[in-house]
Amino acid sequence: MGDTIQSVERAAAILRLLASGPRLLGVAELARALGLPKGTLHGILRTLVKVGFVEQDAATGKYRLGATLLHLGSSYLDVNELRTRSLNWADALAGRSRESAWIGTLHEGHVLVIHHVFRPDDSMQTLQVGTYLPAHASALGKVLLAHDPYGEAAPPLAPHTGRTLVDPGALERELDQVRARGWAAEMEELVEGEVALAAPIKDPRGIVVGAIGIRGAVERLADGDAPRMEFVSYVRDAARAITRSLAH
Amino acid sequence: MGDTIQSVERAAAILRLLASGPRLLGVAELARALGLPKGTLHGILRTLVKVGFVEQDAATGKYRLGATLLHLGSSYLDVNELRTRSLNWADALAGRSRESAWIGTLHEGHVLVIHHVFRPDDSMQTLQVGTYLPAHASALGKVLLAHDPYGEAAPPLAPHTGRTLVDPGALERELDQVRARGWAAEMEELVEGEVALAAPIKDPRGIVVGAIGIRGAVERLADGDAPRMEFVSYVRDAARAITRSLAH
DNA sequence: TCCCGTCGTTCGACATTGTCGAACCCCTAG
DNA sequence: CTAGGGGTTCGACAATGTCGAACGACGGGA
Repeated sequence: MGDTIQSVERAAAILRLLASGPRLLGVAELARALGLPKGTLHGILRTLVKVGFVEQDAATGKYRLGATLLHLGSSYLDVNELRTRSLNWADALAGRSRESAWIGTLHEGHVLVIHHVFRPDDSMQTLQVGTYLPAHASALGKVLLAHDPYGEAAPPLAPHTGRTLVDPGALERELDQVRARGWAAEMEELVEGEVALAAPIKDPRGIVVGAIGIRGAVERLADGDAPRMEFVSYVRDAARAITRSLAH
Repeated sequence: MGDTIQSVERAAAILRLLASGPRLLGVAELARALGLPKGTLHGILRTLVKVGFVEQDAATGKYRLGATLLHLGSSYLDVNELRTRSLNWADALAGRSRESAWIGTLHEGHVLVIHHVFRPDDSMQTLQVGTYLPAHASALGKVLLAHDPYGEAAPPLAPHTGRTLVDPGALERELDQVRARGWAAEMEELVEGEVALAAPIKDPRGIVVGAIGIRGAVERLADGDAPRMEFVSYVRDAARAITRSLAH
């Protein structure tokens, strides 16, 4: 035995592939992507189907993710201490700012959204919990990158709007600023017309374990090129409150 | 090889145990629960940690679910065709009824919530997507049980309120009624003061693949002991609309 | 302070376990 | 009707994961 169980790793790789797009994948397709024989993959898939992690389309025989994963994912939310501790503060932040509130953590180079409160009095928003935001093009991401202990080799800085920071040097200078002043802003760098603010949440040892912020229309959150400072304080207040409550 | 990969199955069992409660579990604890040697479990856990499905607590060395699962779970939502097709209708149903709207499927004897729209103009609700409702004590569950092809051996009928149906015979009669009239009601059988209504969603072959419904305060949704029929039509309209749209 | 029990972890021999590729059947397209 | 691709099955092989004992660290009780 090396030091890691091959079949389990392969099963995980299959799940990740299935999750990478809404398309159903067939045995042959997966075999090509992973460079494994079809028979091998079939065995793993059969097992994954049995435990409910994968479902097989009755019509085409192709495979997709299974419902059990949805349940496991929502169980993760219960386990995540940062999230459970932050629920009330995120609600309060959304209430004070009257904007949508977000909590995220760094995960595999992206920002994983672990909580999301809709903007008050505004329906028709889709919940983003469990989705990724680009780290370099979101306020949450800037906060997390700025305090990331590993420097987390940045993936290619994909442009999302004309204002997205795509130059590594420019991003680095921005992160310096974030570290210096303790909060981050993202001015229409992810979606035209949207602005986001965020501040770091720290554990008792001072390590940044997450970020909380808000996102909303540029005309409400910004004044010219700069964010409105009242919203910055809302966000920083919330971050400080959560940091304090994490100190047991 | 039997017909299923042992290590993958064991990995899944570990994940399910970790998901069964918010408590962190140690190697020894898992070994006892699964009746396996500690060393074996450690190998699987190490692999699960590597792929991000499990995280190890730095302080205690115990294990909990990992963030990757949250992302996989939310990917499932994108893949689920029933859900993506129903999003707009659920929004519309919540809007017309001014109550929270729910969509669920039967999964391992429970109702798995795959979509949930908050009640309009009412914040401070927590999202229930990915959680289970008891099948025998919810309107969604009654609809799904009534049309379940396998008869799905009912787990023990746990009481939630004084009005929960705990007698298998009574439940069976209720299901007969649901089948006959095409919709289900749940009158304070899960939570005191709350009433729910639901109707079946069918695929092109006529098989029930899910249910949609609403849930709200008894004083709004019911009139004495009976549900208000206007809400019943809202729900049935939505269910029919989705059924129709599933016919491509 | 010491000791004991428990925890997570490591290790190496063993044989169980999963791997692999060819062959199979079914379906669709041409 | 054929050809090609899909998902699936099968059995021999050896690579693979399993197992239990032993290790070091931690922590609570006396």
